[in-house]
Amino acid sequence: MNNHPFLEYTKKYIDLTAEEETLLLSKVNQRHYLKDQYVTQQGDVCKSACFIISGCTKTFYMDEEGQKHIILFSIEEWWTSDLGSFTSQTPSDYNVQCIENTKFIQFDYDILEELYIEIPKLERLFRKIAERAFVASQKRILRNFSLTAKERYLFFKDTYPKIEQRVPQYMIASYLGITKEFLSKIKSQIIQNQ
Amino acid sequence: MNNHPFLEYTKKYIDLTAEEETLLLSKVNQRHYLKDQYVTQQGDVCKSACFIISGCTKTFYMDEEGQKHIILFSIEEWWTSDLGSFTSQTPSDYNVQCIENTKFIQFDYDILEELYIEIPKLERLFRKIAERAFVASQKRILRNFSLTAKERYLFFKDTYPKIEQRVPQYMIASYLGITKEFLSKIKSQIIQNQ
DNA sequence: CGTCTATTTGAATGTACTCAAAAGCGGTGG
DNA sequence: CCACCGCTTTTGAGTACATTCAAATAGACG
Repeated sequence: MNNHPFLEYTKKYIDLTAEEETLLLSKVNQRHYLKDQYVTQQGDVCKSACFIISGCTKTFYMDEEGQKHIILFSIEEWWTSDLGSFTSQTPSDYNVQCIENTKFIQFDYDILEELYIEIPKLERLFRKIAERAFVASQKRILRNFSLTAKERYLFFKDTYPKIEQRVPQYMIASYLGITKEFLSKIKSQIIQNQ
Repeated sequence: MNNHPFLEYTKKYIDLTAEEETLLLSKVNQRHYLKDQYVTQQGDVCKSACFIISGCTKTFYMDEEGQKHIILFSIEEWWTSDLGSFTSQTPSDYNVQCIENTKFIQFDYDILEELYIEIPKLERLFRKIAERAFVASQKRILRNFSLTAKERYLFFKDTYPKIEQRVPQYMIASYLGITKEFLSKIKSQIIQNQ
């Protein structure tokens, strides 16, 4: 049996039987989005959670002045979607848009609720995923407070080298919470000091 | 049967039978800490998750320069502890210290793991708690990027009036990611503009 | 080669920080 | 009851980090 990337991923957290794996895969559908396509739009209820098989997305918020703030990049083996909107089935605060052609599997809300009943272990899986996501998010808050823009950029570069290479610089600036001009200055400063 | 605050809290997420409630309460212990006492220290493995019955704590990180960064205040009906350290049983990045005399119930790691088996519904409870915490954390990241210090302070005041009244101003400044001097200037500015 | 978008550079500005000192405030003891 | 102590908050001057706006340069693509 050829291993599905999502099943590989679940093995880090829980053990599923072959029957459970089959049931799980039978209930999700695979989708293909092109570069620049929107997966979710601000104001819509997010009806599905998406696990990325290949590609890259950004999750961003557009404020009253029309400024975009990227809060998350997602690549292979990661999730995308506005979890808040998805879990509460209320309108989303964020947009999710593909930065590359992106292939993912989709868990529809109602189907996932069914799956929680059919395979209770999934509660554990998603508990662990949410716990890890929360921990990572808290650490990011801390970095935003305790590090300068330059240090945050270097951290990002070190920690997510794959993302840094695949995403335009002005989006990275947005993710770091600085302007594209300032990130450019930081980079030239780093080059000079070596 | 007199209702325990924690059981009231669980009702928002799951339904427990009377037997499950009794079992649950039999496995947790109640603790009482005094003002300024530490619940967790940076470097220690966080062996228990604490649900606050009454009182108030701060979770903070001490950086290399000895600067404290408060990442979380916890009051009644909230959790305290370094979730990352607790779930992975690795040394903690944070300190948790009481701001007031604080009463809470403690879930020891091993006992909670047992409880997950005895009461599988708890997986669901803690999944939902973690999901909510993650969503709130993401929103805070967004506010830190899109709002000025003054706007963040006003948001904090509006959203957590109880905390604002109970916690010294210099700690609020730390939570907001600004200096105590600057928060003082913000406050005098707000008073003048009205 | 021209066009569109992304990146770089520079000058002026603003937001928030550092350091130092003063003022306010609650508790304790003479 | 007042004086003093320690701790928190306020105020002010000088500074640093990051932004805005404008213009120049570089890269990607048809």
